[in-house]
Amino acid sequence: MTINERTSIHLADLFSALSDPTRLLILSALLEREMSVGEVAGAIGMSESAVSHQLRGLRQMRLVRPRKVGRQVFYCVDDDHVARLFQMGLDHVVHG
Amino acid sequence: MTINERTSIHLADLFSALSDPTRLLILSALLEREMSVGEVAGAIGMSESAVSHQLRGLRQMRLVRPRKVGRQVFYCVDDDHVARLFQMGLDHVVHG
DNA sequence: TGAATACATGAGCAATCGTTCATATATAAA
DNA sequence: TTTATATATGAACGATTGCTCATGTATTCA
Repeated sequence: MTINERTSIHLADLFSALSDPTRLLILSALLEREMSVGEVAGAIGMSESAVSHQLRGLRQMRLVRPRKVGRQVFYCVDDDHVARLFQMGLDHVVHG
Repeated sequence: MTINERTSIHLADLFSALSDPTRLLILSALLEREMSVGEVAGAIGMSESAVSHQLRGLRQMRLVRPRKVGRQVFYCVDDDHVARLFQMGLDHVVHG
């Protein structure tokens, strides 16, 4: 169970991806269905720029995957583990 | 699966607790066994002050629980869900 | 009582974060 | 080609974070 410093950093990176309300709202929306950047922005009530910035980070961590169609970019969740972490955290928050 | 703003904030708070290498090292040590503040500091190679500051946050989130014995304070992990989130994240980091 | 030990805490500071605003790029439509 | 649309990105700013250092508090021991 003991972890070394390097592992602690990687683990912190993983949880950091889930440590912001906006990113969680984005992931929540994308767990429902694939969405364009604009759709996500509309769904969660944030500016397209803010969403795009956050999607960039999620993309770089390979938590979401882009699919370009014309001038739109559709994103979907690209990580089952993260989806399960999300759900597990949510269970903890809504129940005991 | 869609969550509201309030839920996203609570969920972010939960994951934020796990989003720092020092806190993860502390939790990792305390998952092994109950330890005093000084023992934790020695185990992870951080100052007692830094550890005490972080333990305060973990304590306020009820993720660890203190037990005072004389002038020492022993801490242990107080949240099964968090222990499972920790393990699940670790699996993700160590394996695929 | 007085000194030492274990921990907690406040102030301060550098670093990081998340947003907005302005602008760039790419594609589609006219 | 020109204009409009969808997204990306850089700069800048305020807010937050995590540490160190100094100090406070509680407990033990002499």
